Amino acid sequence: MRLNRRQTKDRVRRSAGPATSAQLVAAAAEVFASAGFRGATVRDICRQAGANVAAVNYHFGGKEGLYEEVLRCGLRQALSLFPANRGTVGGASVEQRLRGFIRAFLERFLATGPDACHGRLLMREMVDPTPALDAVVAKEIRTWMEHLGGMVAEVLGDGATAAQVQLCTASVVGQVVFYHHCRPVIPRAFPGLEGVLGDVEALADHILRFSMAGLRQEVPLEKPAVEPAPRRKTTRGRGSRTKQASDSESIS
Amino acid sequence: MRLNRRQTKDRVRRSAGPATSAQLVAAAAEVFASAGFRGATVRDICRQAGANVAAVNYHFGGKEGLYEEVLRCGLRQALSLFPANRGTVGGASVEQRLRGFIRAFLERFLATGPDACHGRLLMREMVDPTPALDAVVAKEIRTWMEHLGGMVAEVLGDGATAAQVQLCTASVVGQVVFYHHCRPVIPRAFPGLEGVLGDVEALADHILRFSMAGLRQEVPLEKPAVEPAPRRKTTRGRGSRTKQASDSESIS
DNA sequence: CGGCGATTCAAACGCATGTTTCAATTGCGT
DNA sequence: ACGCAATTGAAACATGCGTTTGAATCGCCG
Repeated sequence: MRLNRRQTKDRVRRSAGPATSAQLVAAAAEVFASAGFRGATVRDICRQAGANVAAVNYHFGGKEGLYEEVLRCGLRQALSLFPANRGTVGGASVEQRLRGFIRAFLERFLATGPDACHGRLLMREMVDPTPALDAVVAKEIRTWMEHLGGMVAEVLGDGATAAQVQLCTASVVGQVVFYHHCRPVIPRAFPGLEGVLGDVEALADHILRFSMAGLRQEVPLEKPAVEPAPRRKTTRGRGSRTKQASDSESIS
Repeated sequence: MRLNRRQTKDRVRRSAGPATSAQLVAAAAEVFASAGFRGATVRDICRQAGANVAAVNYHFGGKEGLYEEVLRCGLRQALSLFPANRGTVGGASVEQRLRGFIRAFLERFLATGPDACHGRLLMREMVDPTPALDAVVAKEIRTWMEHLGGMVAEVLGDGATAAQVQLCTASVVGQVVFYHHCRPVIPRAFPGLEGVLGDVEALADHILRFSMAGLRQEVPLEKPAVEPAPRRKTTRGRGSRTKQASDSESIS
């Protein structure tokens, strides 16, 4: 059987199709992302992969094993699609880096096509976790959040308490993940937002503006801690989207 | 059978226990709120209600019927627990009313005990809807959001476009629902927030401050549209929580 | 070519679930 | 006390699920 990987030299693929195991992972990514771990059925995955139901147990030891493989594999891809320096190049301002982060975060699950699967799976793990959360995904989420928390702390300055930083980080994250977790209610309660769902730039712009104001308000008195930062009408005119330097990373 | 309600005069309850149908609804509220509609099992509900498995089909025609009854019943209760004028009394400022709204919104699902069931069910319907969303709950959510949207528009002033209002409304809602939808990741990525989870007042204060700054930033130039609103250090000193007038409603 | 491990396949298994069945019980009206 | 509809109860049913099984197939390697 196949449960001990690499026990043979993993000979070159049988000519015909690509490895069924790879097709299983690909199909599973989409099905899991759409229906969630519990909602997805291995029969559905196998149908979509053109494989036999027994295949998932043969190759991955079960539904859960396949799921973890999908997560691991998606993580690898996401690391190249949305690289670690997802902010911008070197000496960008906090605001620029923050915008890059928000944009990449949004793209992770709003992107069309299979690239968004991993992001959507992460989002799903946030809402109702599976055993794979702590096994595979928690570390990634924590890293992600610490990155954001660092930027938030930078804006807040040294006077901010840890609790303040986390509250503000949560406020930013909340605004972003809203567009995944509340997607079903957007057509029903926010019909005006259906259009922007495809416009990640506009979304990122709004969340950045809204958040920067929220963050700056938090610092005790004067001195915004970094950059003199004119009160309003900062570097970027309202609404005139500026894709500036944040294009060092792209999505597929 | 019982499917045509009221076909008899609904005689007074059999002396002993309260109507099993009522106990079913109560138990189901908690089980559904904890496990979701799909995750909950009627066997589990019936065990917790001390009833026979057949009872739910007899009284409600099935799991889905019971679920809808739980939603309807919870809606009635929530209307009295978190009344329509959930902001404050008459002529409160937008900021005060907004704070009241945020606080009530948070309490709806963060409250301890059975009072939070309905709120948690609403939150769950947002993330993955059941057929009951459009049948029962969508209208309630829409009303809720329109109420918030009105306040947001009030802060933004007449110059704001509908899209702007909805983006900002989404930003506020996102911050609030974060504390439900992302609850599982809070211990893992926001350990500093575990404490505040019980302190709805502190949460509401932060979200209000953060959001007011975000909203004010959105208005084109000068004139915050309502109230002269001093730039910083407004009516409420940072951190000194002021429960002010927003106590006209309470949560059991 | 023949053997042999890796892989695929259809079928079936075991289990949990929502639902149904039908007999037993209950409590009220007469 | 009786009758009768409402309700309860234990058991069975039907379905969909993840998984297992064992035979059939494939493709390399000696």
